[in-house]
Parts: sequence; C-alpha cells; structure tokens
Amino acid sequence: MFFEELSDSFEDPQSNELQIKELIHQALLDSIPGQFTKHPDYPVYCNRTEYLIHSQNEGLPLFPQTFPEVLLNWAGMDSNTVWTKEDLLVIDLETTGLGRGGILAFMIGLGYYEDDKYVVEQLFLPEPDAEINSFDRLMELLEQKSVLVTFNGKTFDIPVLESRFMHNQLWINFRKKEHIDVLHIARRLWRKKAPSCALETLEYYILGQIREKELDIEGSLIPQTYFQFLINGDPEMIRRIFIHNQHDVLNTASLLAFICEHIEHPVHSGLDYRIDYHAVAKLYQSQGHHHITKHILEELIQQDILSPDIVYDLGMIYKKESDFDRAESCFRQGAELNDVRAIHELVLILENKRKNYPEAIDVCMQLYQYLSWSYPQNPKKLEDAQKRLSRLQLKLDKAAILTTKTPR
DNA sequence: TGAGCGCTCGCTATATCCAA
DNA sequence: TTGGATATAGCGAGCGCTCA
Repeated sequence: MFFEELSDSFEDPQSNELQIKELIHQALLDSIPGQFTKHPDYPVYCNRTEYLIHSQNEGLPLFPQTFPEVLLNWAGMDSNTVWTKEDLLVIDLETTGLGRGGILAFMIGLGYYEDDKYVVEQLFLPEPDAEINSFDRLMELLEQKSVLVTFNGKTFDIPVLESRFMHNQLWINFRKKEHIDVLHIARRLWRKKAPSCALETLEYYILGQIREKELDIEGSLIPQTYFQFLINGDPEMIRRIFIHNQHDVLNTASLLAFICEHIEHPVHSGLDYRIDYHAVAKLYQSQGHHHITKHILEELIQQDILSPDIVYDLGMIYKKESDFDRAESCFRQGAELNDVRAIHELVLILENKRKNYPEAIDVCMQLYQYLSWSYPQNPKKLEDAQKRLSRLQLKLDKAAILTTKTPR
C-alpha cells in the first residue's frame, strides 16, 4: 500500500516512525488543502473554506436573515434577546463509530458566520493522539459563539464531545449553551412530506442538492475508512470525508436558513411546494398562536389545498371559538374525505348543538362503519360509537313523543 | 341533584428515527 | 450496530356543563 515499500528501508524503528509520520503529513498536504497546527508533538490538520454571503451555496439561502420567534420559542431560546447569525456555531463530527464510549471524533467540522462570509473549518486528526490538540480551536470558538447548531447533535455529536472532553480531563458544559438541533425542527416540518428526514434526503427534497457519489462517501463507511488510513496512510479516501463533512456543515446551515425564511410569514410570499404548511401551522398552534394557525389553514383552504388534517384542525379551532357553523362546514368536508375524526366531530355537533338526531344517527352509522374498517382491533371505539347510536335513537324517540304530545 | 358527557391535563409506555 | 429526543397513543382524574 501507500508506504509498505518504505517500511523495510529504515533500520532504526524510532526514525522509521518519524519518517512515516512526515510522509503521511506530506501526503495530506499534497492531497487536501490545509495546514498543520503548531502543536509540536501531535499537530492537527486544518482546512478552512470561505463562502461569500452574496454568492450563496448554489442559490441556497445560506444566511438566515432573521430568527423567527416561533423558532426561538421552539428551541427554548429567549425571544427578547437579539440573536444574530454571528452567534451561531455549526458542529458536525466524523467519528470511528456510533454509540458513546471508546469512539473517537477524528474530524470536527465547524461552521460560523464572519462578516459577509460563512466559514467552514475542519480539524482532522492524522493520528488519534492529536485529539486533545483539536479541542483548542473548538474551545476558542465555543467561547465566542453562544448558539450551537447541529443535525442530530443532541443525540450524537454533543454527547460524543462530552465523552471525549471527559476522557481528556477537560470540562465544558455544552448543555448550558443554546442549541438548535435542525433534525428535530426539520422532522416537525417535513415528517409527512419528505420520505425521510436524514440530512441527505432533505438536501435533495428541500434544497435541491445532489451529492456527487464519486466525490463523497457513505456515512457508514467513514469509521473503517479512517482505520484504513491509520494503517496505510493513503489520504485519497480521507479527502472524501473532508468533502462529506463540508457538505454536512454547509447544508445544516442552509437548512436552518431555509427554515428561518419560510416559517416567519409562511403563506404571504406565495405557496412553495417544498413547504408543508400544515406542519408550519401546527408549530404555531403548539405555541398557542391560534390566530396565525387559523390564518394559515384558512389561506390553504382558500387556495383549494384540502387535506383531512387541514380541514379537521381548522374545524377544531372554529369549534373552540364556538363558531359551530364554520366548524360544521369543515367537518363535513373532512367527512367527504373519509376522515374518521371529522365524522366523529360532525356527529357531536349534530347531536349536541343542532339536535338534529336523524342526521346524527345517519352520520354515526357511517362512523361505525368506518371504525369497523379502519380500527377493527380497537373495540373501545366501536363500543363508544354503538353506545352513541343507542343514545341518539333514544333521544330521537323522546323528541318524537314530545312532538306528538305538544298541543296544537 | 345526580348521571352522562366533553374537554383538558398529566402521566406512562411504546415506536420511530437519526447520527458514524 | 447504540442511545437519546421526540411524537403518539392510551388511560385516568378532575372539572364544568347540560338535562331529566
């Protein structure tokens, strides 16, 4: 392999080791743009790439202009503080595996905004012993930046860093930092629209980006590729890991910027096929912004965008406002779309508000049929519908008796 | 006045998903 | 392959309303 031919030519093992190390360093310098840190013992290989604010990431909104209140609240951040893009630090690790203990973060990808640029810095360990030195730059940036931005970092990157810091007897309370985990907000927004919420899938569906397979590397191959590099010193595949990590750091920021731009005024700027407006409405609803939720849903229906979820949720808002005419109209639309929840709500309105028992019985029978098709494994729902039917029949009978007894 | 119903809230268990 | 965050479903308790 890369330095197999050389290994026999050195007689002194110590000098042999040193020369191999130098050889690896030179190979990295030749293949991947970057430079070594000044650490005398185990330097770290650093690459820095700048993206100009106006050139954008191939037309992507790489730079968040504002941070919508709904996003800040969702992330548990103070919405009275003025956050700027300069507060953000994107972190993405490449490691020797999953899990926690015993894995090494051999590459730390960092992204941050500086003046009119987005800077991606990558810290790579040519040998595992360089790990502690890679934390110098990370700690420096952590002191300057107050908001961490990751993709699944709450579960993966941050626990790994915590574990590696502890292993090196260093301590930083990552949990005290503000943290936007883009995976979780992306899941809320695209769980129903995108085939998955993996970063690469969202890049394709939302940002319109396709990674070039011959330049990139599959995530699952990364650990073994690093181990191979430690054995044979060949930087070719490591170059792919640099590219992979750079995409991750870049697109995590792009995705966040896209989210910021599109949840602020969701429908005002016209409909965008990439947005799940119902999910955006639900996000507002979860924070008690019912008027905005209602406005988005009404706008969607006005634009003829009908789905069982949209009409059901709007119906429920009208119902809470005691606007039973509009609520009924929504639930009727939902019933036409065969939505069991809407049919159930329609029965409630017909029974309790309209006292229209004959129609309530008809709709309740329809509900019973749908329940027996859709939820045959849930006898409780069927039982409830059966009980309601009996009660409605009783009410209808009583109403009939009252009508016949009423003097003319 | 009590029964029945709808609604909300909190709790627990379970399922799903994503990172390398 | 591991493990944490999150969503969802199911359940019971408590409260208020309606009606006989």
